Amino acid sequence: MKTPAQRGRGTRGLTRDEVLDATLALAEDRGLDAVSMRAVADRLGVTPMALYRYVGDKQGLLDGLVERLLREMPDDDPALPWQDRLRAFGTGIREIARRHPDLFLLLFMRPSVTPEARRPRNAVQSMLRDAGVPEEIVQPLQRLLDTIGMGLAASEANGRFTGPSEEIDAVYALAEDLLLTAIERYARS
Amino acid sequence: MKTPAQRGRGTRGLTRDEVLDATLALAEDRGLDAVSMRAVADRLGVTPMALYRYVGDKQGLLDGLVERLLREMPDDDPALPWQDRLRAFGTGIREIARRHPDLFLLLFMRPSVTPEARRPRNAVQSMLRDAGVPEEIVQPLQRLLDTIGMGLAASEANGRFTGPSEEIDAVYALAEDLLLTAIERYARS
DNA sequence: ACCTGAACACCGTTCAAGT
DNA sequence: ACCTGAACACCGTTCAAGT
Repeated sequence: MKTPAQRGRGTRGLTRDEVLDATLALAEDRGLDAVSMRAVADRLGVTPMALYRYVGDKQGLLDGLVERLLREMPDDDPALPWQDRLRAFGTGIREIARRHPDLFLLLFMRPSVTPEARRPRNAVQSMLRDAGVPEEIVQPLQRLLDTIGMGLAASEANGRFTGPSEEIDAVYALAEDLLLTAIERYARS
Repeated sequence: MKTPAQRGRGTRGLTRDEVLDATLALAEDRGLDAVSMRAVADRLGVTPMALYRYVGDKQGLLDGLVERLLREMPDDDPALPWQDRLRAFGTGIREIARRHPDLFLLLFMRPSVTPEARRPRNAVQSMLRDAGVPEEIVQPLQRLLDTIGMGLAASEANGRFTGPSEEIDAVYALAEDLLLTAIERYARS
């Protein structure tokens, strides 16, 4: 099936953003397994080797996808009560998982140590401090919170949570209850 | 590099277990990326197509690996206090992640709906019931507990948790505290 | 029933070359 | 600086054939 191939993109200046846009689009309508250097290059009307300048290699391409996913996290609003900010964090991560079910699993495959990964992490730490959590447990609690949020979203995305969606909502509600209670308890002490 | 190839395995009867043993061994000393139908077949001195009878396809091979991982979970001992059983569950899952850092990530890629996956799930539900948790929240709490255990172990395995191991221990300790407290609270009500 | 052999349609990446 | 073309060493899987 040799596609018509959208040739002649006029300007030959490719950008990293264009490459990642094409990758995301490809992943969205043909699945993560269909993401290959060659397929992405095809979509851009370019040779596979042209991508290497912008993403390094295949792993770099996937890391770029993770970066994009994290960028979809809503901004933290420090003016709100910390309880609302915590809930916004949860629904934000859940919506990303629902938008990109199989891409989301990449978040567990790579450390995601990019600067973009620091934004949600800092947001969580800031809301914990505002809640009054003592400094020595801010980091472990933030890590636990991140893990729970990502873990629940990933479980929903990969189909580990079967059954009606109310049953899945119940797990999120339980997590929220657990975390709010624990934070209040640590803040008091 | 054409290896000598261990030919003549005498009996030509291959088994699913042998296939998975070879896969696990390959993954262990050359990484998950090195796991291919062809490489596994080579290790068994057999043609790639011979594997299809036992594992279906590549995805089936990986699902078999997940099954093997879950089988490493220690048996639940219903005679112990539920708090100890909960801790055993946590350390069990953590040890698997440390033994097979990159294999562990497979647990988030596939639903793992095999019968072997039901064993740890049932163990957790049984300890929650013994703790006195009301029936309607046994399932959501079990799911949350599984997710936290697997999420923490995966985070450690993929390098998302950096820093000294005491910092990682602190996250596990916090999770344990949260869960024990919550279970007691739900059991009372 | 169980395994082989050849073939098909793909991969990621290197390297040298073009402009 | 940015991109191409050809080549290398791989993939998973189908299909027909062997025993």
